[in-house]
Amino acid sequence: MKRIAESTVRRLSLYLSFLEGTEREGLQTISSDELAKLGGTTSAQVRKDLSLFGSFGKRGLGYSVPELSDKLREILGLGKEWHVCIIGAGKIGAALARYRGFAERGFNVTAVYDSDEAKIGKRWENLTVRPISELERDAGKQHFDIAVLATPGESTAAVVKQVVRAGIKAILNFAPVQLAVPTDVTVRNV
Amino acid sequence: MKRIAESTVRRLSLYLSFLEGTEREGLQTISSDELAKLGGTTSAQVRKDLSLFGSFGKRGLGYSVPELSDKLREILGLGKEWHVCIIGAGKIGAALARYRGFAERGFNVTAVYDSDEAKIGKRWENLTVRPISELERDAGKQHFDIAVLATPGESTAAVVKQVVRAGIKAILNFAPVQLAVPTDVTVRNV
DNA sequence: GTTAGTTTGTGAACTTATTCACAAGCACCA
DNA sequence: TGGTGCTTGTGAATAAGTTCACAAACTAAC
Repeated sequence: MKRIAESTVRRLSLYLSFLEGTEREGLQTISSDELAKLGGTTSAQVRKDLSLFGSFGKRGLGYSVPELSDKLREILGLGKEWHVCIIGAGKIGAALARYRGFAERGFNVTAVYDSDEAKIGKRWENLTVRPISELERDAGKQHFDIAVLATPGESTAAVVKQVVRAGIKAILNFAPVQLAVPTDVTVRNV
Repeated sequence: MKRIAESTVRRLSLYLSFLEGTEREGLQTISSDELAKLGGTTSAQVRKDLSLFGSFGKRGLGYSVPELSDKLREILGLGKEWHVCIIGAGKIGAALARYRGFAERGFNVTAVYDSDEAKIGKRWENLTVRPISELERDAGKQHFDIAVLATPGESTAAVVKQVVRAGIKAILNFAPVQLAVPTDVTVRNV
């Protein structure tokens, strides 16, 4: 499957929010042109964006609102449950673990790691902070879809190596440094 | 002056934050390559971005950190004071008026407007909510660089007309609708 | 069933953004 | 002064993203 541009993804999630509004109004179908007007783009753009993933519309009629919503949620990975580990039990890590919006979008934090002896063993909500040295072993037992890096800049490079070795393929990076990873690992900086 | 891409602006402000870090470390010069590594891009990209605004570097040597920082701040419009009015004295408007980061970046909120009789006349920090009908007249007396729209979706279209008529050339739009404006007015949706 | 009126899906054209590649400028040294 | 090693600035080449334009598919009306 080919790479999808970030701008496309942004638009798709915009379309989804419009569809949810349309759905509430009880409309059953919507045309690419209506969707384009709502999103401040063109109908050709809308159709191109959607056509990257398949043909969801009916010619002469438009798109079925509930059907397209479902497709978009699937494409955007909403509705799916993700297993996430947070690495770095400092302030940012704590804030993320508490953040409700995270769980609402299907991101389940199932483990927290740190390298600092003082933090290891502490209880966090319903989790216990574990030593980062155990990450690789743990990942053999439970699958992590995403690792969230909430480490201070200096220690990040070492941490990334361990995350990669643990076979985790997606990293959400809150550290203020650029990460070097193999090409099969995806990084998103925030 | 030609149009600058949004992605370029994002990178420039990223460069600036790296330069500020470098400045704190006491380094005097930096090369496009070092800047690129920090920002996760390429040296050619860095040079191209900067060359859109002039030649700030010295061949064989790199860029002077303090000098380039200053140039970037100037390009990004930081350091300049902006006169801003908020339109819509509801929850979002109130949050924005209180938000400190706004003032820190040189955005001075100098007036608040609403169309709701119940809200007009209320005091807000050191401002009084004024009727939107007075916007055009007020704009003749004091200059507004930016209008921040924090109105509910339905009333936004009417408000935009008044903003345009008042001669305000930049709109920061928090309303969940697409704005139609003349080409000499810039809109940024958030 | 035929016609008129829509709207999709998609190659092709076009536009914008990024990367390449190299001459030109500068510092330093002998 | 001339040579060496770096690094910028920038046209040209490439890649990525957007818009155009139209055949094909569908509905509805007669």
